[in-house]
Amino acid sequence: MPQQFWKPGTDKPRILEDEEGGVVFFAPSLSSASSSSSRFGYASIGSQRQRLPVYKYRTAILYLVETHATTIIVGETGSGKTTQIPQYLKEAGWADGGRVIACTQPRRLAVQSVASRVAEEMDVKLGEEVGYTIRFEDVTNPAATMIKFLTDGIQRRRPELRLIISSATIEAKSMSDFFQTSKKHRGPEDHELVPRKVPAVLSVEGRGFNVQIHYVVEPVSDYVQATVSTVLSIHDQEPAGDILVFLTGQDDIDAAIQLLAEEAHASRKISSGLIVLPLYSSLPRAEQDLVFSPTPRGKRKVVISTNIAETSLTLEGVVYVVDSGFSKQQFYNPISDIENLVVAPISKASARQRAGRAGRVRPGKCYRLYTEEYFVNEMSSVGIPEMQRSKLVSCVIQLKALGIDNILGFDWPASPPPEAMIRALEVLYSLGVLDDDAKLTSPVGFQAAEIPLDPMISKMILSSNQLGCSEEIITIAAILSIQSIWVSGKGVQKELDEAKLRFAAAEGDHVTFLNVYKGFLQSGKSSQWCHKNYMNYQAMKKVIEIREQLRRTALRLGIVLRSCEGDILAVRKAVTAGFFANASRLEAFSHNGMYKTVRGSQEVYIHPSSVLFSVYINMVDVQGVTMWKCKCCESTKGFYKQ
DNA sequence: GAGCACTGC
Repeated sequence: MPQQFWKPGTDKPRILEDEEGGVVFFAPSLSSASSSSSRFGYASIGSQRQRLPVYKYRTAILYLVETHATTIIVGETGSGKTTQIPQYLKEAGWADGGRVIACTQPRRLAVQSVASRVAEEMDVKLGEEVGYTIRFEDVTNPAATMIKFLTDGIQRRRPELRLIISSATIEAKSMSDFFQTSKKHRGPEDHELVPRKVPAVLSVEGRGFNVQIHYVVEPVSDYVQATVSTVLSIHDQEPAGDILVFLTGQDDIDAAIQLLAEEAHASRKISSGLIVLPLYSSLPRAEQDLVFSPTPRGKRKVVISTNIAETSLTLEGVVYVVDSGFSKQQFYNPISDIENLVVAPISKASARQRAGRAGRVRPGKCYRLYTEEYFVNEMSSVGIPEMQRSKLVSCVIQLKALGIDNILGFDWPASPPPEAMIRALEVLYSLGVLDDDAKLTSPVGFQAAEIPLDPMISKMILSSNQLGCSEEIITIAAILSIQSIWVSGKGVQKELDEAKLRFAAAEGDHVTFLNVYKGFLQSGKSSQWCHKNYMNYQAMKKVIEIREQLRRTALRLGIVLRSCEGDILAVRKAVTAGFFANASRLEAFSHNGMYKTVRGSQEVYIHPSSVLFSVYINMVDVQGVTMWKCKCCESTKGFYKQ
């Protein structure tokens, strides 16, 4: 057992029973707040740590963790829950005897920055007592690390394990119900040494300032137009402070910026002093960084952003938030096996998170472009869980690798649609990853589970071994794992298309990627070369990094790293071994390039980002060699460039 | 003529 920090009968925190949910709440025990700081030698940072809202709950948190298998902590941004709770646990002895306090974070960047922060607060070297592990980096020392931050990992089921879930937006009640009724927690009840199965729930206030919410009186028909009007009226009537606008995607954002420029120009009085900046993930790094530059005196910054500013990055200086009420969300249709991005209404949890972004520096205002009636009566309290709108192949393979065989009977916090589950099992079976009994096959299934990629890509890599083209396939896999190797196409569409043509191979995008990678290496991994060819240099560096990681994984799995030296047929065979389920046939007499999938006769089209989109559509025979002929000129393109 | 945001041994 860990070192006792609380002795029954001495300084017991006050317990409040929540009437509705029956979950246990603890009021802050203020008397204990001042007692423990001197025991730990972080004097310089100590007082700073004590000012965090979570500090008041230190004793309560430690008590809950000791007496409950699961503790759920709801705390807003800035409460200090992420940086402080692991330290409280360490101080209370939870990392003694070789144990490790593991703290998972949903983002790689968050893992790195939180780990550095905690190491700094504890005055230790990062990678020793405090470390972190993410996909491409392991900054820990197994002999010394007591607090370890990591991206979504896996923890074993053990009676002495304590699970702490902390979130700003979590729906504590449903999460609590899950852990209470979960089959995983069946076992002896109420033994003295056994922690309570009922999860404890604790709310910690944030450090944010009050945000005044404004709703529109009538529903708006055009949220881009409404956004622009709202921004201009804030600028006209409200005191200094930056504005953060939430729209759905690049199209919306570009349209809003243009409209804003036009309307601001029309009324010159208010046009001065506005710095309007877009923000979305595919924006080049240099342009993204502009949003972090301090606003010059007398100016007002307007950042028009996607959801990226809701959770992934934080802008200081924002006092006004304009919330369109929409975001783009991915949906998966298991019947057609197609993933779609659709503009959908956000949840109340999202709306609150967005509003909170206005209260980081001082009291702020949030302008919601929907009615209060809509917020109260129609907006759903939480969004549809990701599990219910995703492909499940990766998830199923991970569960199988954990030894959970009865996937259909698994108790999910949110059950995915049965069709999606069946589809995933079907695909994994066809890939040879699962056998007739839906168990992982040996070696393919176990090997595929070791590769952190979509199983279709994993299978492609595994197949490349016998085909003698693992070096090429690993390059392709690395490029498929990043969003895009090209620069964002808006405004330079023609130039980008021309650049793509310099590398285009008639075999399609995979082989084109090999041409690109070869060119990048030949340029000496030059950033100028990337710039000249409309390629994203940051993305190419990432490709090199992922490629190295995949090579190490492949070696561990016994794959021989070998180049096929231009035998592109081998590469195509490997790609097919992974992606045959997507095979499609061009419809006879199709005038618009419609294909139908072999498996389900699902209508599909070549994506506009593909090198095979529209440009090279006509196959011609030139002296026995099949060439692709350009639709708009007489040029032809050969196959893979030797 | 299209690209919300993320992750994984």
